[in-house]
Amino acid sequence: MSLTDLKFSIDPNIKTPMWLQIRNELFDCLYKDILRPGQLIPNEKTLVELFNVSIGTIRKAIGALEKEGILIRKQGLGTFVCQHDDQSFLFKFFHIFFNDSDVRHIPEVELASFEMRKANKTEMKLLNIPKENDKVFHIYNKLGFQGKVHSVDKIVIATAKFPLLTKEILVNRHNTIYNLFQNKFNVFITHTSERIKATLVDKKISQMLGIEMGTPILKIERLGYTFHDEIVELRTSYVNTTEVEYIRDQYSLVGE
Amino acid sequence: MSLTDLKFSIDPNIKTPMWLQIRNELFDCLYKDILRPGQLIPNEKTLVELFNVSIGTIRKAIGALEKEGILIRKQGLGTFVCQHDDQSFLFKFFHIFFNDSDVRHIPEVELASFEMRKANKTEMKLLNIPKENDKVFHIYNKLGFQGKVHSVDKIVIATAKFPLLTKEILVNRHNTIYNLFQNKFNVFITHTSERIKATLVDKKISQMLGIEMGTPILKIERLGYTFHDEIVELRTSYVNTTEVEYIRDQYSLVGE
DNA sequence: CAGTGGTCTAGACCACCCT
DNA sequence: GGGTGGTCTAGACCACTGG
Repeated sequence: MSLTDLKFSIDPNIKTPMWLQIRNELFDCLYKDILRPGQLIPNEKTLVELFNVSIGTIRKAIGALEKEGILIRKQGLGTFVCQHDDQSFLFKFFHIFFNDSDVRHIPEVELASFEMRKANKTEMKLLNIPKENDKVFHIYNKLGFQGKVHSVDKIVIATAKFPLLTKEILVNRHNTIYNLFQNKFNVFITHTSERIKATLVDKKISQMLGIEMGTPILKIERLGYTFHDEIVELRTSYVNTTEVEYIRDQYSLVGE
Repeated sequence: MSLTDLKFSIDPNIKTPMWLQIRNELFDCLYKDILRPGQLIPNEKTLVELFNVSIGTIRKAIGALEKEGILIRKQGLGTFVCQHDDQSFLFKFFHIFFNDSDVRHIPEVELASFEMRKANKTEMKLLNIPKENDKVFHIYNKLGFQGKVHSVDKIVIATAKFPLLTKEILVNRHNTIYNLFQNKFNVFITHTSERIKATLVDKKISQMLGIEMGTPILKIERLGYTFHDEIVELRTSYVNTTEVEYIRDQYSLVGE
């Protein structure tokens, strides 16, 4: 099914501006899997005919989706659907830096454990897990650099959303886990929400981090969202901030 | 000095697009204090004559500044320079929420101490302090809600940038401290950068927070920037995350 | 080279806000 | 009603990309 096979009718008489209607139609195509990450969308002239509006209106719609990080325009090439392969996405959701350094590092990731479980109450609720299939994957990753582990991530995802995920698939990926979600399971993480607390490390995590019990660490609880604000990942990160820090730059942008 | 008194010449032949040249000219006016926070800028038609371009080009320039959070358009009213009074700015740089709650609260702020000191080496360097005037203000604030203190902020600013600041001015403000910076000292905080660690609270801060020594807390080191990436504020926040959390939402926006 | 998006124009009409 | 920004049009020309 291709975009150009569809029929769209944009109504100039309703309150919603035509460019927003077009933006929403395109957005829906992404959700309905007619457009996929990385894909080239039809050029502006084609879209003009498809939606029967002027090119300026098309450009405004595409501009909005570009601002949202959903499309990316490349002059001379075309307009593409964004994907987690892109360089800019690599560090979008990774906020750990070395102390007093502006150098980002790609963390070494080691799978510590992988198992299937019955979802608990919180997991059922947050991940909106169906009763017929109430299993979840629990994944523990160790993150570090030059052999030194600085973080442990606990990831919980529904088997319903990630069918046939295996330990091997996880270990053999050659990119971020969000790239795997996107390419193998067609789950695109659009945004995340994190809550950070300071705690004393417990026995289990201290062993994984290789530090003494009772050391202060960051506990970061992340919700990973996909389209329509659906939560698809629960992640808890435990960070030993002896040698790394959690970083955030905040602009007085309307955005964020 | 008003914007309309100036003469601008936009060059259509150079590589930089005209809309970007106009954006930069307007941005410079802000920096040069010809435009001030809250001020109404000339309407689009006037700008068309001032810059001698078509209205679409003006709109593109203003649109860019709006995206950056520098201007705000209000239909039927005009286009204004953003300021820290605006509702959206209130929580832009305040990231503390109650546990498991989406409700933001306006913190109760109590000045704990205010003094002038000689700047140390780090402060000299980061705040780019001149040798002739190497004094800084050290401000300690206690932040809380319903009488319970959850954070202590240590703020360091150069006396050169904030001349004649007194304890009274600080205490009697009726808005955020960034609003005070903007209105009394013409220093507009454009963005901040934060580095977060987990530590055990020391004696001094534990007393201010009213908790036992050795409790794990967040230590957040913030740099406050103004135009041209000039650092004007050093802030260290100590947060007791027993009842509150540090929150961050991250969209796969290009921006942040 | 042909095809793409990027810039720019010179209008028209609409929706909103204040007086 | 008079002024503001918001939407939309129908073009023209430029700059970049790949083959």
